[in-house]
Amino acid sequence: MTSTVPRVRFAPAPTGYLHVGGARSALFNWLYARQTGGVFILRIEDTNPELSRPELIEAILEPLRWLGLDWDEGPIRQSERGDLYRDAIERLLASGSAYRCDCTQDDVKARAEQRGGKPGYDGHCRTREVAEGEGVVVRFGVPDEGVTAFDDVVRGHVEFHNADLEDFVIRRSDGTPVFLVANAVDDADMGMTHVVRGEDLLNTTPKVILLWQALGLGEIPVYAHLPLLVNEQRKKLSKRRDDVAMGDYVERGYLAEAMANYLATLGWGPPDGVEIRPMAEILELFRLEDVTKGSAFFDPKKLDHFNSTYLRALPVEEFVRRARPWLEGDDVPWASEAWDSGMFAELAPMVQERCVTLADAADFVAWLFVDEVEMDETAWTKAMVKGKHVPEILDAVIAGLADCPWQTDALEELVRGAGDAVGARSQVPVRVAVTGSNVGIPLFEPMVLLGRERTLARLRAARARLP
RNA sequence: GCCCCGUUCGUCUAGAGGCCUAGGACGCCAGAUUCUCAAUCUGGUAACACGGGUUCGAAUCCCGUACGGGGUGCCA
Repeated sequence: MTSTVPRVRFAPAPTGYLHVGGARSALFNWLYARQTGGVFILRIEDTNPELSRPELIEAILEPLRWLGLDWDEGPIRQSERGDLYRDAIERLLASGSAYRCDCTQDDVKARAEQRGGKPGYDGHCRTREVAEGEGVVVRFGVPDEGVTAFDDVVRGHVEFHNADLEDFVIRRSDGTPVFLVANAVDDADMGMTHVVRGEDLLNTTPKVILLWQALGLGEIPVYAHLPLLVNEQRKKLSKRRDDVAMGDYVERGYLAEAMANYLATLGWGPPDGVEIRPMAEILELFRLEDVTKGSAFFDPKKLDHFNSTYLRALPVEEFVRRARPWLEGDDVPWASEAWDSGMFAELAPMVQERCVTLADAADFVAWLFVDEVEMDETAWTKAMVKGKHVPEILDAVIAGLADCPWQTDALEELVRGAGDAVGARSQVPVRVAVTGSNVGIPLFEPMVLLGRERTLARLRAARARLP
């Protein structure tokens, strides 16, 4: 009888950046650990020296921290525990559960083709007593008969016929163990009580269990295979073709709490239907056994909705603080000395209400800080070319602006009056002339901040383009 | 091919045999509001894959079919 405290782990391979699917797995593990008073362990599955890139470990840890998924133990690197796995393999060899094989991959393939029917290894070396040497691997001898089964928290009872499993490699020809061995050994050694991971690993589970049993590691952990996160084509998210790197979402101005909240609704739903809520509540409501079975589409539009909702709920000072990296960084369209944080703070409430991501903030205020506005030509055509009485409106506004009180109310009254005089809408043409766009934050408050001279200059420039 | 898993509105989900005329959310559409755009409010659109059972009664249980996905590596 070991500890009764639940122990779970997130065990990524450092072969790429953390993507949304991995983050969701980490989140569900974390939720389970935190709600049960359990232990959340981070383990790096870098058993393959050729593919793993140590420099990527930080690229996995960083977004996990960002999401607030703190771990209690680790990161434990499997590459540093090679002795344990080598020892396990020796024991399997000694007990006859595993054997050496010197077949090349071409041999295996050729025999399979000759046999016809099913591909895979045929157990050719089971009784050949192959000696250690160059190009020799170790394979696990899967029993010819019987069933390997387990009860999955989300999928129920799952069975695999041993006859369908081939004698899989457990030690590569370079002497390194494959993850299946490391998995069994570490899950036992670290006392994992639950293994919560993506469904793409479901098929590897019987192999790990077989190793587990052959090694006499005791009771197997409880497995829970999460539904896959898929793209619009319903295919497993792929780092190559899908927009899934967690770090990209950070850079694009998504809030960690919005992302974590959204991820929690993929493969699970709160019983009362309230999706957007603090993680503390999700922690109370989440049940591993309520996880859904079907794969879930990672919907960027719904993420946007979560994000803008979280963004609007922020106290305005907090919004300003968190938007800062996107406003005072190197990518802004204005000269850094033109930036006026006080001015932004004044306009922040109206910006905040319109942002989907933090990165959007810059677009709403850029026209206040650039020397010359970048004209949206579509907006120009729509408002200025196709608009009615635009020249008259601009002339009237330019004339009136010269000496009107420089205040929000007065500006609004003047612009409206110019439109009323000719029976047309005047706000949009003025907006396009001054901001370069037909959409944006309310016009008159920022116009006050822009100043009389710059406002007039832009209006005159626009007027000059018209007949 | 073989093995495994899955299937409720376009999407994410609620639903544990009668509470379902199948609920919510995103999206979409329409209206209200409005200095534009958003936001907000109101309304609308839209689903139990199919076929057999079991049962007085099935989205819920069983079987089959179809479709989708995952795996089938000396990747994890």
